[in-house]
Amino acid sequence: MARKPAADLPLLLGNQLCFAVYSTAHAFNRAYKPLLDRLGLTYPQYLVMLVLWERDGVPVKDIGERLLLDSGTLTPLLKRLEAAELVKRTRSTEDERQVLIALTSKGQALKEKARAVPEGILAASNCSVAELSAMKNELVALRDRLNVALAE
Amino acid sequence: MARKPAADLPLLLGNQLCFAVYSTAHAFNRAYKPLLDRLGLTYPQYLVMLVLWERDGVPVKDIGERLLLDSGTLTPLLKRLEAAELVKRTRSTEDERQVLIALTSKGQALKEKARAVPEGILAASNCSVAELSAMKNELVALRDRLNVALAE
DNA sequence: GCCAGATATATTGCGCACAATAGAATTGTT
DNA sequence: AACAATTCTATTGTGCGCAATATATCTGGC
Repeated sequence: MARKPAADLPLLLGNQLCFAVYSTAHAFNRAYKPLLDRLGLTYPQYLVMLVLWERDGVPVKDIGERLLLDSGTLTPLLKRLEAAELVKRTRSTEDERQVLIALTSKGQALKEKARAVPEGILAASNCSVAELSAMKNELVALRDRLNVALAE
Repeated sequence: MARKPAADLPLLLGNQLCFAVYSTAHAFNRAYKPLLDRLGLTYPQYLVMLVLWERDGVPVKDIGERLLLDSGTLTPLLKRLEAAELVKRTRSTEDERQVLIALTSKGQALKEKARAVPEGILAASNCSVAELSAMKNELVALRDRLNVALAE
């Protein structure tokens, strides 16, 4: 008869935290999509705009460090944001290796429209702020442990 | 003077959990990479193989339902697995719309090498199984709530 | 001042993800 | 039996994400 060997347990999909993270990321992406479509942004573009709304005129590198993304991802993304007239890319005069990203007035203005996004997500998650906050802390701790292990 | 307006707070908090999920997914991907390179698999391919190691000879649709992926993602991925001689794709005789995915002997054999993967991840996460399991359950609950909200 | 190494961005290539669409097979209804 | 609606897979196009590589610029040691 076909048995279900105990040795297979760690290989079972349902046991894997990573798949839970992976599929939750996709679920978030789908939840954000209708909200972000109104802003004309994708989720990674929205993350970049969040960084810039806090402080702009920063080099690509700073954005990459905040979002854990490299230039292979950011360069074309920022060019698309520039094509959409949300940001301006100018090479720094102090250090010509750097490209500084500044918001246009259109990019600044989009911040107001973006205020509706978080509450839309909060509603879709159907969770309390406290629960979400606790989970965020656990995930960040896990993520940082993984990144430390990778750096070794 | 430059103040940090309280009105910006919701723009930060609701987004933070999502970014935590998003960046943890990337960290997992990077953690899996060296382990999966030895198997010649990417992480999504590994997920497909996990499904098939549980039960193979299944239609593409079933795999998509397990992994929450559609044919636009799976068709080319499965063709690459076929090119690597890990699976065989054959159109069902009972229902000619379906393409059934079966493991080759090479695909079956890879399961043994894959047993080392979960413990490698466990080590990198530096967490107890109990902690990981608890987090997995919270995430799955959140993911399912998001998906329910999306279906409405 | 010169050169080696480090730093910042850009480019190329591959593999997801997913929306939109298409096309073939099946099912349900009449 | 005919046909409209549904189901399943494949295709196309866009946008990440990252490894590998390239190029220009800067910095420190001499």
